[in-house]
Amino acid sequence: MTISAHPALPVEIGLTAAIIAVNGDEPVILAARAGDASHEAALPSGAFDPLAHRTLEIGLRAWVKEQTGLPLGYVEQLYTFGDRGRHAQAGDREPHVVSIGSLALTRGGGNGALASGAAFRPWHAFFPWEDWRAGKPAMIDERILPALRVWAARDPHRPNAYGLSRTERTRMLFGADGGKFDGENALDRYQLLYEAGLVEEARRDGRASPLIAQAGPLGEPMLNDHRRILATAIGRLRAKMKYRPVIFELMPEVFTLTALQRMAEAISGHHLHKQNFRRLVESSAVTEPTGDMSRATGGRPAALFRFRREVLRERPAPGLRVGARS
Amino acid sequence: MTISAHPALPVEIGLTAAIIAVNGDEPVILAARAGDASHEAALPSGAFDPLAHRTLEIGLRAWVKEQTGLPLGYVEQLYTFGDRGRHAQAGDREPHVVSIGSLALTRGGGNGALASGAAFRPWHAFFPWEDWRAGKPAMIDERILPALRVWAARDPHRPNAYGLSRTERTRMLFGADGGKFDGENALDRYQLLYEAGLVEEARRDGRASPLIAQAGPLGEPMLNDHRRILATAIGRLRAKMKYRPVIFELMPEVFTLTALQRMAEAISGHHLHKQNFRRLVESSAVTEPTGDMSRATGGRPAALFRFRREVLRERPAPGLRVGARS
DNA sequence: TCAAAAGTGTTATCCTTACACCCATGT
DNA sequence: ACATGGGTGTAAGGATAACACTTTTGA
Repeated sequence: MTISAHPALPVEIGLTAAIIAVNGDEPVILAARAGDASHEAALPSGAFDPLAHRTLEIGLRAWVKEQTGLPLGYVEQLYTFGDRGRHAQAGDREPHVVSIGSLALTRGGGNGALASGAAFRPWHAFFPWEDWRAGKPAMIDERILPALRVWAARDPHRPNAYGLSRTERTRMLFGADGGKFDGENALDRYQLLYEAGLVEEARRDGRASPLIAQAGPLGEPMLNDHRRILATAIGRLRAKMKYRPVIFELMPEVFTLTALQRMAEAISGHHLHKQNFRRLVESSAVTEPTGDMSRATGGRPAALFRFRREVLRERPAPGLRVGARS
Repeated sequence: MTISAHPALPVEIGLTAAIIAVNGDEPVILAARAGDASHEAALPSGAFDPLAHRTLEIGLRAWVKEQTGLPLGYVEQLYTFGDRGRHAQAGDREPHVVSIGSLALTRGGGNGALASGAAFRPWHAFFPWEDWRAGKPAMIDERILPALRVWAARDPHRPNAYGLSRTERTRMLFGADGGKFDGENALDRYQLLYEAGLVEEARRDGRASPLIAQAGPLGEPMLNDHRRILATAIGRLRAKMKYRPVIFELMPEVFTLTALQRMAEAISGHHLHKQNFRRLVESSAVTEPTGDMSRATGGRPAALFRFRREVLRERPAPGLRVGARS
């Protein structure tokens, strides 16, 4: 027989979506404002109704369309969180919410007709340390690393679940002391800052460190665990771009190679080498020339390209394998 | 304010675990028997209680430990399914269940003291077409591809969500007509067979094809959507092995390189080239010699190795990047 | 003619894959 | 001696990363 431990226990299912677009060269995220006094930024979220919608993805699409009018292109489930950033307690009056985080991509990055106070905002407002396009952000060396070093020194050898100490995690995630900064680890970086008590959400959950005052605000906070979901979305998108042509879900139908490079840089968070990027695009055969030129770029006219859908049939994992600093 | 579409709607949260181990050279999965008349194989599953456990992972670990006595090592959340393989309908008497699938690894692959009828069973009993260690399984050419071709021919150009036709999906997933068979796509293969109505679960859900009679049984079915969860686990483990040292969660403390290769073959599902595998292990520095030799292997004694934990600090993505046929 | 952006050519290095042979033990 | 599995060396080809210069337009 099926092993089954506990009796049925009803819980509410929240669908929370990180809806990503690009506005010019800035990656943006659809955010609303919390209804409470904090007015914190919040990702759009709604409840899942299994009677109305057969699958979670169908439920999410219907819900976003209805509320914002936005047609979602690519949708991917990210992670299901059992806690919303605080401990559940016996006697809680609020219903328990399990939140299912999703990543969605859409082309409408301008703030056109959007519902009820929601707006697209640059994702780097929430994660300033993730933007290395103009070199390493000064706040890492000036504010984050000093605070993390003090935090690590308080218990330098305590291992986490993977056997890594605080010092080692600081080194590997933020690139201190010869470590590398890998964009795909956006979630781990945020979780490290949360654990160290350096982000506003930690203070709200009663886990603030005295260091938070010295480090100052590290990005704008969000409601509940929404910044954690956004960090998951950023990391996943950065990884996915390398083996799926998801980037074209954000591009217009036709585009120049420089525009494509700017988009890859916006997502990956670092600057890319022009020639190598072009060779990569060429060799991966994900685009084809339309034959037209654009002279709207302000220099020599640029050839226009479009996504070559046939790659989906030709190659098992088509994507732009942008390197750390190609 | 936060966009919020529907009123609270309580749903039951089911945690379903694909608990993987290895018995000799066989990858195995912990399976129980369904309590109903079908006696289908079932993955262990239980309900999540947010009052007792702060996170989903903590809940899962506690629950498995309590029921089976198994200590779980590596645990990873896979996917949350809103449907259990059938449509929810207004008036259903059963509570709606959202099932959260997880992958767990443990070393106890023998059938020691296990609870209530649960047993470790070879995963290839459920996915015989995934085992290419001795070459392409005959059933692919003899039974699967003929049936899929008939199914594809009935509507050869209908695109799925990614714009791929039935013919193209058959080619890309099962390696027909010059396509490649990529082990990581285990879930897509199962879903294709389900969609084509060729697996027992499709019949049960009222989606059987007449072709199911000719193709014959394609692997043993499981309760609800459990085979889908297992397929997800297999694909994820195969992918993860390449950039995380998860394989050592299944190995004993010390092992020979041949034993490690057998394990990599068991997971990836195909045969590996001996010299290249050894060079890969050497260059990735994930192991270190213990200095001892084993003469239990029945030929020349083999050097013994252990996992080198330090790689976790040294390299951002340590794993065994086994190729398609290295 | 000059600023601005597009576009190209070449080389060194590393990684992947493929190939075939020798070695140490137990029976 | 031979069967069994352990263990190695080398070379071709392709992918990656680093380098700096030429071309075409608008102002």
